[in-house]
Amino acid sequence: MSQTVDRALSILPLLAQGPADLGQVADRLGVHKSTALRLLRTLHEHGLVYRQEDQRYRLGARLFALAQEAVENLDVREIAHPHLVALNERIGHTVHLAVHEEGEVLYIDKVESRYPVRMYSRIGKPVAITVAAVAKLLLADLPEAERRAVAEKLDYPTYTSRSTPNAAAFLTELATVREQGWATDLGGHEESINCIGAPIHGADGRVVAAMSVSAPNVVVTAEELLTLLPQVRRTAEAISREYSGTAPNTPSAQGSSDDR
Amino acid sequence: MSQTVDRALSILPLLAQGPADLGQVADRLGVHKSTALRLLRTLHEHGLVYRQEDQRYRLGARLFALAQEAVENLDVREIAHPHLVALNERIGHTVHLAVHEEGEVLYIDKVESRYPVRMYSRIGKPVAITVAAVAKLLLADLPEAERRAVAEKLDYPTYTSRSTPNAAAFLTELATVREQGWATDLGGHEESINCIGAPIHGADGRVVAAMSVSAPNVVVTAEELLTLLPQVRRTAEAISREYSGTAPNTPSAQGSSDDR
DNA sequence: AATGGGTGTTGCAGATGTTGCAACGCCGTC
DNA sequence: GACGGCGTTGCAACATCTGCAACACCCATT
Repeated sequence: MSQTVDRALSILPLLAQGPADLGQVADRLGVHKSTALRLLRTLHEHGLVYRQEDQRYRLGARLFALAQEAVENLDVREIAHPHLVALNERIGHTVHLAVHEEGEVLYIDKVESRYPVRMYSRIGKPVAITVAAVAKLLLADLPEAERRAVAEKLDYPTYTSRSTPNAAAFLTELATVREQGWATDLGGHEESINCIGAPIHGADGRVVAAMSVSAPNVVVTAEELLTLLPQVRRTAEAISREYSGTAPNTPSAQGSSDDR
Repeated sequence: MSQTVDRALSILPLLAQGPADLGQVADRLGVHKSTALRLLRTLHEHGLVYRQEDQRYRLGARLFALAQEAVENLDVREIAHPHLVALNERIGHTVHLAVHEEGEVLYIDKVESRYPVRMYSRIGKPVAITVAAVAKLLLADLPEAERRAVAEKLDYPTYTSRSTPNAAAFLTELATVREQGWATDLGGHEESINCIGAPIHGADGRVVAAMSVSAPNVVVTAEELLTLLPQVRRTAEAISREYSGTAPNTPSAQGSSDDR
């Protein structure tokens, strides 16, 4: 809508791929060098872009700070985190939390081997939307029309032989997930990794986030992983209750949570 | 420099403080509502801003994705290399760069007496994790629980009489390193070789790499080597600044590195 | 030393894009 | 049912942005 801003913002994803010099930026933006220079300068003044010693441009520190604040302001994450940690301590495997935003599904928290991480590993990264358990959960909650529209627009990469092959299969899978209230990814993204996931509901019943537990084949088989499903679902429900305010909101005594 | 972009970018820190509606944004920007609307729309299209259910605006999830992608594409070695060369040219001794990965500490760069070396000597090889200065620096940054777990699992080979003897001694050493912000290896790996090292920090404060300077006893004594510590630390700090994108606010002529 | 190609930078006139206004549609409240 | 608040749209006036061309600078080359 605003050409200047549009151009300026287009520089960011471009620089995310790696440092670039003025000429490269101008070229890939399709504008004159002087124009690119002014845009970069403005971005620089706001700290979103950093100029390294070889004069090339990179994303700057303020962007990281903003990203940090943005994630911290997501209150689902804040509420869910202790539950995720508790679950992780019991079952040991990696636990993820994800949300759906603007056509993407992003991991916003991760607990791995009793090692809570910020801005690390996959947090912030879009997930493989056609196969991930959390993605299925989040998309399954969309109104049917939108669900179909989204499914049609997606690509269906064949990560493994068990990846979702096409829109029809995906919609069928979503219907299943919607009905049963949980989801799996059994080797659909990486051959040797299985996931099980459950949805987190808001006060109005809509799915606001999804969580999953992942483990490699060599540690537990898919069947064994599925035996953990009740625990995962109970955790998701506990988070839902607290998030939607239906919970005994005892702000202290968090030990009373029933996500055992 | 560019008014439109400047205004648009000013919205981001504003929203970082919490969600705001159109009127608030317009007011705090000092522009007309319609102007603010257009800017917000542009930010929205780029995913930097998200519109929540009550129509208020928040920071968007793409911010993470960007920050995430940027850190992944950041190459410490590339950034550090010129600094290491500069330091080497001043002090002459061998300079190493190392990272922590999958339970190992690996040298990823080395500069030896005006001999910029890649794929040579120990680059890529695991270091003696219980004694090397860089290993101490990298392990000292781990959360306490993991630090202890790692220390318990290691072997403590007696390379020399001054090698770290056991887990308890190692943890004590790590605590010291953590506190003082630098590390040494005085004859712990090879009787006649001393090292001093300093950590390189990322934008989130965590230690992403470590560098060290090594010299044989016959060239400089341990005491003499320690006099170089300030230079080493300054170099590490300069690399940290550049790596984390902490821009000198002076838009122009910030001279250059202060790792002198 | 001098030349040349490669950068990034500046000033400027033209015109494109942006601005603020005023009016409209919408929704909840009084 | 009218009011007030809020977001949205179309438009004309204007300020801002654009691309050009020339310049400054650094480095490698001759």
